[in-house]
Amino acid sequence: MASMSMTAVEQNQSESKGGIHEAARREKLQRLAELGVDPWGQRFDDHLSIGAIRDRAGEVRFVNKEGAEVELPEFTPELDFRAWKNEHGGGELVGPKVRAAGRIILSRDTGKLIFANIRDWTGDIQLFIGKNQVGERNWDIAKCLDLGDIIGVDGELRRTNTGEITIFVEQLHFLTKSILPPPDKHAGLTDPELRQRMRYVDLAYGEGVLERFRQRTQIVHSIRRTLGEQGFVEVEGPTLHAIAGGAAARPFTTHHNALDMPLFMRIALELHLKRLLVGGMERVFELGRVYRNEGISPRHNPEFTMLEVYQAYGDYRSMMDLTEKCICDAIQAIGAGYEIAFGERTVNFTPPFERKTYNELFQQYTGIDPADAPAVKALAEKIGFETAGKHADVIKSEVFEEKVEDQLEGPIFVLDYPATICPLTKRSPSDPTIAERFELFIGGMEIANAYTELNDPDLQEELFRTQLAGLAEEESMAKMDHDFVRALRHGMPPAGGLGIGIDRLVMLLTGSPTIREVILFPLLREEQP
RNA sequence: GGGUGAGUAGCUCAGUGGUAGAGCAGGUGCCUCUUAAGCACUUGGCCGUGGGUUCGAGUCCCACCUCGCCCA
Repeated sequence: MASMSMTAVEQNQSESKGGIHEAARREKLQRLAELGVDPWGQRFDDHLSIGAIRDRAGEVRFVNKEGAEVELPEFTPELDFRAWKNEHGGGELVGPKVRAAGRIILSRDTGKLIFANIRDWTGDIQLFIGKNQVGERNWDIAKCLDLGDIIGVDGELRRTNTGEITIFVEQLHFLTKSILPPPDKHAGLTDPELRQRMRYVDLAYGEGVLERFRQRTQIVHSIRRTLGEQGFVEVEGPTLHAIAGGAAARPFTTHHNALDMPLFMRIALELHLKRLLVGGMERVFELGRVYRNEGISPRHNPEFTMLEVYQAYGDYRSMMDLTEKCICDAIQAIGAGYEIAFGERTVNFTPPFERKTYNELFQQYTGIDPADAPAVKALAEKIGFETAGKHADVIKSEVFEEKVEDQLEGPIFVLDYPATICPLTKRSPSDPTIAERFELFIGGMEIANAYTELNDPDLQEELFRTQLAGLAEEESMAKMDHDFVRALRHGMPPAGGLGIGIDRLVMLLTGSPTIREVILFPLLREEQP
């Protein structure tokens, strides 16, 4: 609707942006109108997807002049198909009649014959538009075609002399004019800013972009299906929170006018899902957007998609099996193998994923006994960390992040964290210094995080208070969630809880190096006028 | 936030202080089996913005804007 409020000056500026290219296209728009063709098209029924049409290539037959069918040769660059036809008694290819629709992405005009390639979201296919074959009117329309235009065609599916599967067009249906020129036909858009700002262009012309986002959808769908099969129900919690809890992150603030109430965009799904456990939803999950008012990086977008799952009567180990199943099913859903390239490394997702304790890994990667506090402290100081006044486990955790996490090619479940750095997690019954928690690392990234959930309301309240007391002034917007504690007092069953960063998982499974490659519209600074 | 690189035609990019360039796209002409089609001619520019140095700046200096990468 913004265009409707444009001033005349702005209108002129936006028109001049396209320059001569836009002018040339508008001229063709005019010519189409003069031909009585609506350049904005109408409903176009009963076409097959280009992928489905390509699947019918096997129906193309060669019939020689005696009317006998001859088996086609294999088309190779060396084959002279014209000569082959003569050797086999002359004749013609015949194929099924097909109807297709798509965007013109390439075109080769050889005078009275145009080869064009159209694309839909299942693939590309070549069109053969011959002046003598399509008739005058279709030819007039064809002369108004530009790269980027969207057309429908009826024709016969055959092969050209070079073997390229091709629709030999009989009827041309003009569906939509593209007034702005497409990006470079080979390179596409390369400037990351332009690709994100004009994602429509990136999707339409970028190699593999559409496919990557379809894979994202397939992954998300697969996760929902896997969880559904295990008896989990999906819910939709509030995204506007009076208290932004469930994680340590800065929230976005907003305001409700009628209630005159400050509100926060949610930073996590946890506290409402646990309330549902109290209410008897024994297996519950939410897969949705959370918002964190923090920096932007190749691995961070201010709004991102989280999965959180809670299972009554389970613990963190139940969540480990579930995580593995969700990921392996998702890999199958996108038709990938268990070995997936990510950057310069290859990740092998063949289950079962490795499982090691925090302390084992610490020992393995630092060569130091994690229980030997002075040695851990010495190593931390050697790395350059400030250690004064810090708890031994905090120092250990810093060393772990520095020396171990990046090394974890994974997939690997890191389990049993020091209890002191996971205050909101249940202790191990056999060892109170251990928190029942795992994190899943893949390709050096933290992908999933799970706990045996704390359900002691008094302990929870105390920990909330401790946590709030430790917060800096600027984060004083954090508040005690009394209602959540009240919910726990009504009794939350022992449970396992799991969080998976969906964007990061999609990055891994699609081999995308940045989060922006898997988010359709990542947050960008406002465009300069 | 710090460091660092980039920003030149619609797109992809050259241009190392002396007339603003190429390929693709666009326009005109030729071409009915091309596929990065080809050939000929041709249109198209606030060189991110603002200051400065200089006889002269796309180029050197400063600031700012936007994006990328590394770090926090």
